[in-house]
Amino acid sequence: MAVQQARAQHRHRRILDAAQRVFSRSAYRDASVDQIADEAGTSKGGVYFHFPNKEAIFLALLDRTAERLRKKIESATAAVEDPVAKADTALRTVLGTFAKHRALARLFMVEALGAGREFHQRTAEIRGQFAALIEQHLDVAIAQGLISEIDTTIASRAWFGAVNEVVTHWLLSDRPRPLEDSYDALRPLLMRSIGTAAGTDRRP
Amino acid sequence: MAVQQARAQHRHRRILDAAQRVFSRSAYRDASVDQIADEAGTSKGGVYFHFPNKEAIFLALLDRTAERLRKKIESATAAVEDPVAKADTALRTVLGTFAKHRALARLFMVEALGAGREFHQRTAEIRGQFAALIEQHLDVAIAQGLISEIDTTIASRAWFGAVNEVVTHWLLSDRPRPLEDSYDALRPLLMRSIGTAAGTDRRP
Amino acid sequence: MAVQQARAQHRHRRILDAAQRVFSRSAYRDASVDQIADEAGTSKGGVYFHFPNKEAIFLALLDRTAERLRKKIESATAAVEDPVAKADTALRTVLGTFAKHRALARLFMVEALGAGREFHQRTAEIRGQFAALIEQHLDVAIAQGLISEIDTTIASRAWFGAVNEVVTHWLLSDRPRPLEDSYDALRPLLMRSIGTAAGTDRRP
Amino acid sequence: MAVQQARAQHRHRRILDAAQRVFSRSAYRDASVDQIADEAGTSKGGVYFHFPNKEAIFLALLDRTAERLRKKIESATAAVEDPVAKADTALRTVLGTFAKHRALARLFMVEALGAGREFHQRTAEIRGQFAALIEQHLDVAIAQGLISEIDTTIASRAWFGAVNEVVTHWLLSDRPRPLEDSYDALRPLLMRSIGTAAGTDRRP
DNA sequence: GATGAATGAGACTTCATTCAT
DNA sequence: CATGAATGAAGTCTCATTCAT
Repeated sequence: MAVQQARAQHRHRRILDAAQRVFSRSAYRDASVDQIADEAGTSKGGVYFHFPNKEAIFLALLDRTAERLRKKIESATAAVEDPVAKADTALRTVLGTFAKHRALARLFMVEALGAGREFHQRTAEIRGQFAALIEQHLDVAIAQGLISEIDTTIASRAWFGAVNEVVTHWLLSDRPRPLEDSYDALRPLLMRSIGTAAGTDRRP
Repeated sequence: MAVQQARAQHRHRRILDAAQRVFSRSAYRDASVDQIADEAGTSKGGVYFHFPNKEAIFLALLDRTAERLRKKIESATAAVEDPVAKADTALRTVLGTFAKHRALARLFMVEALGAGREFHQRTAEIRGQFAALIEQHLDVAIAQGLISEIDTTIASRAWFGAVNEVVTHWLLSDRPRPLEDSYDALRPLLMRSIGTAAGTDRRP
Repeated sequence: MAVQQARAQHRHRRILDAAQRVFSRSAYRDASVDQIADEAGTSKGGVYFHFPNKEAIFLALLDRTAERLRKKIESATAAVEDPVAKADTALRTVLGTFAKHRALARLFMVEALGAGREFHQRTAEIRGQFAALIEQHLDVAIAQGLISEIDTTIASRAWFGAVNEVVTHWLLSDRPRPLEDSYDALRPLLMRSIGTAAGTDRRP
Repeated sequence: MAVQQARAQHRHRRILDAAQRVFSRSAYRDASVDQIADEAGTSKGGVYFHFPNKEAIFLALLDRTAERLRKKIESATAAVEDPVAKADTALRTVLGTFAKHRALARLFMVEALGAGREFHQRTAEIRGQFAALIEQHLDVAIAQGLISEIDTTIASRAWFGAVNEVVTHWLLSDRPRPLEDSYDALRPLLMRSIGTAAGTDRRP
């Protein structure tokens, strides 16, 4: 019985893995359930046993990806003390992950949009979660008097957007330079924007 | 003859107007040529007389929209002297336009993505053009010693991304607050990020 | 599993049978996949599950028909000794088959043409195979000194063409007389053309 | 007034000329009225002023082509005395014309088929006319005791078919050898088939 | 649990034909 | 006479989803 459950979970994951590869290659509407089934080494019927429809696959994949990224960020920021450095680390983690997994970045930043109203809600939620991750650190920073009193909701959103745009540009350009280089130029801008002394190096 | 040409041009525009409405409602792949034809008050064949295919409609619409926005920005910034204020005005114009035409914003910021690799090239180009619009002002500002020496390519991209994210959030949220309010909070951040004295009010 | 496969094969054949009827009725471009699906008692999607596109259906049908005819000819000529009589038998078989299945003849002789360059290659091949079937017998006949030394490639092609034209006329005329009658008049001409004594009856 | 009539006739011919080029390139169903209009340097409406529909264009073209070929044959055979040589000359003329105008041959032998029942009637008629042209000479030859008593209807049809097949093969092969060479090999066969002494040279 | 054949709605696109100018 | 914009029916093909085995 337990064996069967484990097997089912395994299948579930295999399908999600396949979906990640397929959705990274083609946009939501261009990806077909057949492709996912093939890539997962199962049949169309098999996919439909584990997921009620195509949308559910995409949403589950989005959640799983967000969850993993969140965990990565949390473990990366755990060891850091300074709240501004924490926020910095969070952004750097996002960027570093995308730099390593370009397909994943495409899925997360580009594909999730433009696929019908239903997805937007979820996409907005996830983006909000990441912004919140940054926001909480900025709030602490203000409380500790490290930075000036700013609208941290807007600030974190702006930060996320700035990083987002840099990543997107990197995604859409044909022969991109290393993503990390861009962050080195971006970082002082972000720091200054919240009123940190420009020269202060707050890297962990 | 001239009458016919004029009528054709009129029809051409009507189709583009219709396409704008339809693409604002549904993503590229979800929008059908039938819908566009209906909305334009013509037949499917009529649409195909004016455009070779669906993609061409979308691209033409994208170009027209970008062109209009660019003109608006240029005329808005023409009267402004200070380069930093020029950049500020440019962003404010983008934001203001989107605030008034929510559907247009959706088209421009969200729909253009996630519709197949072919679109990305053009989308990237257009985004680049807008970033360049800001970049040139920042370059002047540096030359005039108004702001610190920064990587203006990255800075303009970051600014655009920050605004972008704020707009997108506004687009995806169900009951959004006025977009302009957000900009008031965002503006000091942007200013500070490029090394302008925080207190300096550079509004035109 | 085996049951499903058998059913699939059955459906495959049913579609081909339906296609034969439809293509016999209308030319390639005038025949629609919808008609084939209806005639096969299935859906459009069902047809496309078994064949990648319309062209493949036609080509498969052409191949099947040619294959069947070839087998018939081979089994008919197997029992015949004299090579000239063999060639004669081959032609008579073609003619007899067409006489019984008028629609099939139409498909084979008329429809295959005029449907785009892609088909010509295959059509030419098949025609060539049938001419070759005759040619080999004529070659043997020459080797045995039964007929004069002629260009057997041209001769077999000419024979095939002569029969072809007689069949086509029969196909295109509204109230045709029995096709076999025509062959009785045609046969001596063909015999004489290769230098066989006119009076010699070489019927098997 | 007369000028207008002449101009109309001129247009009519230009359209037919254009149609000949277009139908030589593509099969009937693949050729569009737009292409014909473009090629004729006029508009779609212009074409429809001169012809009621697409089918009429094709039929008119077929008739004109047949008429021209018939005239060529008649003037070629006029100078020849011997009836067998006349028949030979007729076939040679057909073959020579096709050899020079490959596109025309395609139109006449291949395209005319496979384009719906309506065309078959006319095609059959035209083929019959050409066979009749040969038949009449063979009839005279029999009356003069030059050849054996054969079914000249079948014989002429067989001859036409034999030539037809040789031409068709030449049309469908990618790198064909000169068509006339084939006729040199074909001619003795045809001669012998009607009982002419093989050695007798009846060339005009 | 899994398979894959089958469905059927719907997508894009083409084009013969009409008709106001 | 000629133009070319417009129509609308029809065609090929795709694919999410279902279901008998």
